[in-house]
Amino acid sequence: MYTETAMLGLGAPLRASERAYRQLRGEILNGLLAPGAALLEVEQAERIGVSRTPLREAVARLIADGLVVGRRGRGFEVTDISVDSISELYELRQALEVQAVRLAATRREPAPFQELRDAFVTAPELLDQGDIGVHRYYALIDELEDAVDAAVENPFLVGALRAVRTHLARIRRLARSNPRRLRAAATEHLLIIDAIIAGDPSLAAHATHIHLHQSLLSVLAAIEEDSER
Amino acid sequence: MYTETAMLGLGAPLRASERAYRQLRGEILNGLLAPGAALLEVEQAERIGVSRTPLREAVARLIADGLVVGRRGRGFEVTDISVDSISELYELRQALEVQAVRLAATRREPAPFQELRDAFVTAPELLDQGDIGVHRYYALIDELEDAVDAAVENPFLVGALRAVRTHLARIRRLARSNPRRLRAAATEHLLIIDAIIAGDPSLAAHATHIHLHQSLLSVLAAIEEDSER
DNA sequence: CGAAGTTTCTCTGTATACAAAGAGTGCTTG
DNA sequence: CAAGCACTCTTTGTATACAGAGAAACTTCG
Repeated sequence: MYTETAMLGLGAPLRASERAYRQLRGEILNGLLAPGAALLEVEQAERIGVSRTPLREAVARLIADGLVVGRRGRGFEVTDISVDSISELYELRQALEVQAVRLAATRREPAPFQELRDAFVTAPELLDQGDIGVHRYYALIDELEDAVDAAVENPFLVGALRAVRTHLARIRRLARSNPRRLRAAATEHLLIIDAIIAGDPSLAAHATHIHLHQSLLSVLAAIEEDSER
Repeated sequence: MYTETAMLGLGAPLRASERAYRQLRGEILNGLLAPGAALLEVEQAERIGVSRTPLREAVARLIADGLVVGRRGRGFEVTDISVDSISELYELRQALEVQAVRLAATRREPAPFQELRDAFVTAPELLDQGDIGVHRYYALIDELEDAVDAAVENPFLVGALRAVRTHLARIRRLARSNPRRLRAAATEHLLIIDAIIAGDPSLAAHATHIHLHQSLLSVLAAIEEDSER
C-alpha cells in the first residue's frame, strides 16, 4: 500500500508526525496492533522514536480515520471489528463503488481499462501459481481500483473510497479469501471492466452490486468458519 | 458520564483544542474565514486564546475534514469552493443519501417519520412567514436528516454523510435558495418521507435522486446568477 | 536596469516541562 | 466486614522554548 515510501527511498525528509502516523497505521492494518490494544502516548512515542507532540498528531489522524478511539482517562485503543460493523462497512462500500463505476463508465475513456481487461482474463491462471500468484492478483485489483479512481476524477468520492479501503484491509486480514472465491471474483471484475469499456453505467453498477454482495457473503462465511475452529 | 456535552454552553470545561476546532470550523462554515484565507498558527492561537499546541491539533482536524489545506512553507489556508467541486460533492452526496434513504425505508420503523410528515405538510405555510419561517424550515430538514441517520443505524454511512453536510453548509452560504425552490423541495421531501413510511426502498431512492438533481441545478443556477451581478 | 545569490526573518515542526484530571488503591470508620 | 473517602499515581492536556526550513528582500554584479 505505502510502497511510495520505499520508492522515495533515502533523502526523503519525512516529518516525525508523518512517520509515526504511517507506522502506527501500518501496524494496525497488519494486525500487529490488534483491536483493543492500548496505546499509551509515552510508550508509543519512545518505541517509534519521536516525542509526544508528533505522536499525538498521528493518533489524532488515526482517530479521524476511525482506526483508534480515545478512552476516557486511560489512553487510546485500537478499534475492534465486529461482524455487524463489517456489514455496515459494506453498506457504505456498495454506495460508493456503485457510484464510482457508474461514473467511470460514463466518462468513456476505455483505454486504461482495455489493458486491465487483458490482465484480468489471465487472472485465473495466476491463481494456480500459489502464494506469489495470489499476491500479484491482489496487485491487479489495486490497479483496477486506481484506474477507477482516476476515471472518476472526484476527490470527494475517491477520498471516501480510500477511507473504506482502509477498513477493508483490516477485514481482509481476519478473513482470508479462498481460491475458489478469488476465481469467481475475477469473473465478476471482468464483467465490471467490460461494462466500463462499453460505457454502460447501469451494467457496471449492477455488476458491482452483485460483486460486493458475493464478496460480503464470502467474508462473513470465512469469519463464521474461523470462529468455529 | 458524558453529560457535559449536553450541558454545553455554560461553564462546560471544554478542552482548548476542542474550543479552537469548533470556533475555527464555525467561522469557516459561516464564511467569516473566507476561502483562501491564510491561517497562521501564532496569530490564530492568540486570537482564540489558546497556545499553539491545541491550535495545531484543531487545524489537523480541519485538514482531515477537508476545510483547510497546508501550504508548503507558508502556513495553512481555507480551501476554496469551485463550481466543479460542487458537482463533485453532489456526486458523492447522491451515492450516500440514496443509500441512506434506501436503508431507512428497509428498516420499517415509520414512527419518527410519521411525525415529520405532518410537519412537512405544513412546511409551505412556514415559508410564507419570512425569515423566521425559513429558519424553522431549515431546522425541519435537520430533523429529517437526523431521523434518517437514526434509522440507518450505520456509523460508517452516517459519518460519511456528516462530512458531506459540512461542505454543503459552506455551499448553501454562497448560494441561498429562493422561496420557490424551497417550496418545491418541501414537496420532494414529503415524497421521500412517504416512501420511507411505506417501506418502499426503490421509491425512496429514486425520489432522493430526483431531489438532489433539482437541488444541484438550483444551487448551480443561483451561483451563476450571483456571478453575473 | 535586471537578475541571481545571499542574507535575514518569519513561521512551522519538534521536544520537553508543567499542570490538571481521572482511576485505582488502601485506609478508616460505621 | 463493607462502604465511603481521601490520597497517590498514572496519563493526558497545555504551554513554551528551541531548531530548521522556506520565503521575501536586499545587495551586488553583469
